[in-house]
This record gives sequence, C-alpha cells and structure tokens, in this order.
Amino acid sequence: LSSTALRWPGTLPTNAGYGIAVENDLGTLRGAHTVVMPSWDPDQEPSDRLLDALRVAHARGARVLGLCLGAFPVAAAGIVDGREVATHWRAAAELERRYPAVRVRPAVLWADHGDVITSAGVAAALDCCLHVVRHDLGASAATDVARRLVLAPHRDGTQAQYIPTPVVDVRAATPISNALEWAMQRLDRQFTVNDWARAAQMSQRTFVRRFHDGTGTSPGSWLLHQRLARARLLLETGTDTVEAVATATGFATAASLRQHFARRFGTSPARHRAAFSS
DNA sequence: CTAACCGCCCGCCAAT
DNA sequence: ACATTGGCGGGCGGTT
Repeated sequence: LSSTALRWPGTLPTNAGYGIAVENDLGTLRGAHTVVMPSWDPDQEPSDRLLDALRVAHARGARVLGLCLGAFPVAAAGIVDGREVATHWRAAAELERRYPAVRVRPAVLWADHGDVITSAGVAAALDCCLHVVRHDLGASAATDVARRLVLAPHRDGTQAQYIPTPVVDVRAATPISNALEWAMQRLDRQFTVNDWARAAQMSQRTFVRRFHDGTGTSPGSWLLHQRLARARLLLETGTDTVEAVATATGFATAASLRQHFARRFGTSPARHRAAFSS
C-alpha cells in the first residue's frame, strides 16, 4: 500500500495492480473501537496526520492492530514503546533498526498487549484476527469463523512463524526456530530443557538466553503453553479421556494437566470440553 | 496436605 | 574496549 498522493475518500493504489476504494477519511478513527493497520509500505514514512490519528485513537482507548508490515506505522506512532511487537520476519531487522524503542520478536505469530496488537505476515495475521475474535466473542464464534476460512481453530501466538506451515518452507531457519519445531514434533514426549539445548547444539545457559531473545519467553513456559494449547485442541475436537490427553501432550500426570489447565484457562479440562461441545 | 526432591531460569562472572 | 559464551549458584515453583 502506498501512502503518498492520497485523497481520502478516494482510490488507494496498491502494488498488486489494482486500487482499493476508500469511502472514509481518518475522521473515522475518532469513533472506532478497533483500528487495524492491515499493511504498509516500509519505504514510506507515515504522515503526521495518520500518526496523530493513531495516537489520539489509542489515547481515547481504541485498540490498535498492526498486521504484518502494518506494525511499522504502529511502532512509528510510539504507542508500543518499550513493549514487544511482531512483524513479517523479513522486515523484523528493519523495524528494529528504525524504531529502537520497540522490542521486536521475530519468532512469534503475534504480540497482544490488550491495547496494541501486532502480528507477523499474512497467515499469522489471519491467526491474529482469529485470536481477537476469540477474545471478543468467545471460542465458538472463533471456531465458526475458522471453519468458514478453513483455518485451524486456534494457533497460539507464541508459536514460531513457520511451524504450522505444511509445505517446505523457504523462510529463514534460525537455531531457535529449529528448536521450536524440534519441540513441536515431540510434544507428546517428556524432555528437559537441557535435552532441548543439546539438540540445538548449545549449552543450556546460551539456549535459554537465545530462546528469550527470539520468543520473549523462557523455554519452560513456552513449552507449557504449547502443551496446553494442544491439550485444549484435543479436548475440543477429540473424544480421548483427560488421562489420554495428558499423556498425548507430554504431561507426566493428568493431575498436572488439570492444575495447569485451571491456572491458564480458568476451568477444568472436562468442563472446557462440555462447554465447547454445547 | 506436607515434605523432600528436582528442574527451571536468571544474575553473576570468568573465559573466549 | 566490547560482545558472546557457558559454568555456577540458588531462589523458586512444580512434582512426587
């Protein structure tokens, strides 16, 4: 998307060979509950008018989303300074260079701070929006939307960007993203962080450090997150007992699963399944 | 529920 | 001078 020579309302030129008819101007942001920057051309500097409109909307309490390269104007507005942002993996370094005040997370699907949400590229942006629907309207509404879009009902934002892709991936494979994939492929098994670090050919200390740089969390809590996300998915879609779900997701005991499940989601596994199926 | 145990993880610091 | 690595210690929290 280009930001130059715009007369809003009007036609917004794109680099895809067609224009987008825009019916409203920035004044719409004054009443918006959620403001979405769906993309951006990083070669363009956001205009002061746009940045001001974003800042005013944010200060008023509106939620601001920056999808994919849309993270650029969001970062430029200064409303995520000191906090984590996600963006398209190819633009992560550039975003970090241009806006040093934000903390770029190159290995996550999205970063949700409640008031500001940013996501990685294309497919991750869909997952991010699905996450927003889930938050605002509940799991069943999100599942409904996911079904229509032919998406997996829930991918967790802390997953590496490339992990769920089914085909051979051309994206850069960093040591940490490899480690995330390594873990996802053996989620049903139990392993220590030291095992994990050795598989990544690092000392445990370095592994923990690099892991944190790439994902914003520690290996242990990331892993727990993934185990719980998969457990929830199995509960929603399968008929396995809680006991079986626990072993399939790498929990040592069903009691352990129940404890973490309750802490994270506020319900028991059985109650979640019942609520979901109805 | 308690107690002992174990793994996580992060500050610190020396070595590279 | 500066950055990165990795061993160590120990508080903390989960597991048995």
